[in-house]
Amino acid sequence: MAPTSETLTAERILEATEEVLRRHGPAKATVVDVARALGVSHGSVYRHFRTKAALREAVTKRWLDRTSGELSGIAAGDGAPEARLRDWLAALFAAKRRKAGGDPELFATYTVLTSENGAAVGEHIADLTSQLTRIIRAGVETGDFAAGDPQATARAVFQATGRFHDPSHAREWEEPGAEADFRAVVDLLMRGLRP
Amino acid sequence: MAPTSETLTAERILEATEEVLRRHGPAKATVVDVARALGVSHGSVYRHFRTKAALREAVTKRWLDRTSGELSGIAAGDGAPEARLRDWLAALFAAKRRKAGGDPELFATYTVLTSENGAAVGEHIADLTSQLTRIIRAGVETGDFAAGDPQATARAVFQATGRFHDPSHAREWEEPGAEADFRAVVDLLMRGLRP
DNA sequence: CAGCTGACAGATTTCAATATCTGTCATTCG
DNA sequence: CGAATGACAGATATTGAAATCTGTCAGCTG
Repeated sequence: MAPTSETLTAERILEATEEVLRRHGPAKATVVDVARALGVSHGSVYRHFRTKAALREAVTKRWLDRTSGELSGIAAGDGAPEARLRDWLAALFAAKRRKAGGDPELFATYTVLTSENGAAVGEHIADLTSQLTRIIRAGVETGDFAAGDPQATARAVFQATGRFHDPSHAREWEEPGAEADFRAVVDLLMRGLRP
Repeated sequence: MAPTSETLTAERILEATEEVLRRHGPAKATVVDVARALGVSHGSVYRHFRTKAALREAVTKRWLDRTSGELSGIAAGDGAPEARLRDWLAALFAAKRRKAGGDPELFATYTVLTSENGAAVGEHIADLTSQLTRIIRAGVETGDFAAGDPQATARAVFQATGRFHDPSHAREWEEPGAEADFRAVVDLLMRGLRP
């Protein structure tokens, strides 16, 4: 909050924007607020981001990237593909659920941001799907999975588990049977992947 | 629209309400509009429905019941369970897609109504899931499917295909690869169901 | 007298005036 | 001279007063 007198960088603006979004929510967070938090005029912010939309998009990308970063470790692991796939899906569900349940207001804020920003979300989904493809391809190589087209299969697995990672279903993640439902879907998919 | 002088029945009120919703949309459709369409005072409407919310719920139920009625024929059929399941899922996807694509405004109206009305939607989903259970149970009996708990499996199949029937994904139903995505998910699930 | 009406209170929505915000750019500052 | 400022025009959001709506009910009507 202290108007540090370091040089103004895109990075610092993004941090301030996240803070402003956290405090004011997506509807009331303004560029003027961000500039005020940094102790500069709002004109300076426009030197680093052409529009408010671009600023919000950059914040959204950062947030999505943090999530996919958490999972890439599992995808790159070297355990049995079947276990790796289960772990990856469970980690994805757990991460989303933690974010949604832990700070519902912030999660709602980012839900608004992602819905503003189809492109960034598309890239994020492409990233996650490619992590999944990597796991499935590994399984095909070891003979644990049968999949004619690993990429299409990864897409199908991602879509079939959508209820457990798509933010539009966040309400349902805290319902009693959620965990059991998740396991049932994953079990069915794992059976479908076996040769 | 003609203020028919038949006796005022719940049925006629529901029809008029659907018409008013179709014309004005969910935000601007008022009980006064419905009464005007029927040529009665709004007080008369309240004789048949305790509140505006109850009236909207009844309209929602009717709409949902029409959809599940379309599918019950397939679920009750006597063909091979595997084909029946594919047909049922395809019919569900086709029906939803037809409704969403054919009259987007009306679909948006009903999307608002369903989101207002968790209970009615819950019953509708329970109905659809029980149709699915029936098909899966038949498959278990003929040996076409392996499912320890047909009801839980039906739930899993329904949830895994959510992207292709849940209204919150309606936007995606008209995208290029939608049909292929649907087939990929269904294929994977069918493989998972085999003994 | 069963069903309908319309006036009413309180809640909600609309609308237009006012304030704030976004994005630009000529000017200032270091 | 490059980075930052702040005044400005047009767009968007806020506000509060006026209009409309919801739900009730005493009384009217056939």
